[in-house]
Amino acid sequence: MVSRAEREEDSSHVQSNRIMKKAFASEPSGQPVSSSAGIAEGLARAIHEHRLAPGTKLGEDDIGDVYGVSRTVVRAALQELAHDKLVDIRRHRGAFVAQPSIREAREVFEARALLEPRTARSAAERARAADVALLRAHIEAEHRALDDRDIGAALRLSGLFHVEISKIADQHIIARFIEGLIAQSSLIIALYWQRASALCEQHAHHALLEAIAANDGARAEELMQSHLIDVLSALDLRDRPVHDVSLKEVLLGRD
Amino acid sequence: MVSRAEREEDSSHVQSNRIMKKAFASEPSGQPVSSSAGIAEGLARAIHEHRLAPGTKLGEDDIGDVYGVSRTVVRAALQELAHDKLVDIRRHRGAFVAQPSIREAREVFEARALLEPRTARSAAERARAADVALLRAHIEAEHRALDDRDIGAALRLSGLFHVEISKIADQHIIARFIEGLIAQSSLIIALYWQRASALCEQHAHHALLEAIAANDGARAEELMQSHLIDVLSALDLRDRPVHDVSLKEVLLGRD
DNA sequence: AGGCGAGAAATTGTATACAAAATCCAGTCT
DNA sequence: AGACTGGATTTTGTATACAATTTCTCGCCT
Repeated sequence: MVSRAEREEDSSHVQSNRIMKKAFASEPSGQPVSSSAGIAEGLARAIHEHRLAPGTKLGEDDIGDVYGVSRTVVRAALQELAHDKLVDIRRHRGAFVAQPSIREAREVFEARALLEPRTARSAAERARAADVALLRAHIEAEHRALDDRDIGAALRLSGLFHVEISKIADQHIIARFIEGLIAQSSLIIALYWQRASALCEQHAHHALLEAIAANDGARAEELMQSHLIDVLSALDLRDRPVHDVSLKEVLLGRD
Repeated sequence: MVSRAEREEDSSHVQSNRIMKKAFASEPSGQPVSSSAGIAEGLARAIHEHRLAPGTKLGEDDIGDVYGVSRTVVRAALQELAHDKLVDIRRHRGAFVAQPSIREAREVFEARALLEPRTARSAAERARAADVALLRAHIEAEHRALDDRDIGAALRLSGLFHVEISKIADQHIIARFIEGLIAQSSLIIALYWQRASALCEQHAHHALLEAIAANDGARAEELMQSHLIDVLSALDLRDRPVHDVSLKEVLLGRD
């Protein structure tokens, strides 16, 4: 039996570990996170920022090594992410970054279309100066990320903008729903995005901000609706056989 | 050090265990469940049926004894329930059946009001004969439960009726949201219900069924909306200091 | 009597040990 | 060569051991 410390140095199996290490090399890391929730957050962030691609295997030992905790804690984090549909756990197989099907992708956007426009409306109706300032700062951060060519951060912030709006509406439960849907949207974008530019959103977010700042609920609702349609139309959700990774699995007789 | 088998027989500490044992004495128990998901389901069911009251402590060892598994598995189940807001986990304190605040209760019903009427509409528009038959069987089961004076089962079935409708709408994500909201509603009813009769729902569910059977989407949407208002109006969500159970706990230090 | 505090008991949080299943890999056979 | 088999290896699932923290209890003091 070999101890974990020795295994870490063993040069032959570091392959999969490298993916994790790389995905977390540029982690902001204020202080070393070690709680289950902190690890889930770190992984979720990596998924948001497309540092971890859909289908990536998330080995318990690998993650444990990165964060310096035992599998017990990692497991709790992975189960949390599985609940949020960001991770797919297959019994005795392990955890993988989820790969939402086209059908699931459609459902995510249908749910967003149901929730977000109305939420934007009440956000606009309730927004106070401080809220607007927060959103404005948010858009600026998005802009900076784009200037820095930090696509990952830009993606994450772009999603967070929607979450921020839902929080202004002061409906915590709905806000949580939306948060989850946006997280999944990030995976959907990773899988099905077909347009080169993500810049189209800049304008949309700005327009939304203006409507909210003017407390124009009806306009905010409208804008959000068309914004979502825009994003959806930038996806390629046409039926097609199966995606790469799962296809391979199907052909080899494993699902 | 005392083994777990011995502790089980030790008559001095069985107190809290008894609550769990009693709550699960009448479990349907087709076959002995032992998976984490199965335990979560069992606990959720017990909460639905008001066999476990809000505020009840859910000791890991107690549950483990009931299901014959180690704390590892119980823990996973409790974390899942915590994610669904059915259980409140306080670090180093343990897991308790959640006690939604009045504010949370209001938000749950606001979310339901946002989601369910529209969902009922599309359910009505899509419903086929088989779906209607399922709903009809469901209502009959509700009726039987009430005849048997099995209030717990009646409550659970009453909630399941709503879940069933959302499933007919064929929007899995929204259906899951609604499922979670209904589970929480069960806790809210346990805490804030003020009317004696639960029979009022019988009629409402029947009317909904008719609208759905007739594929009358607009009517289903309307009926669902007023049904939710009815249920909400049967709750006492006026602000008030603190509820009994937690108060008792504070005063006696134990439940 | 009632509040306080120190130690005991119990409970949760985390790591590790062991079991079970899946994956990998070499060697064999067609 | 390629498919297949059987063991070695890796990885996950569960139980247990130990550490950290809270809760309980009882004696003490004012």
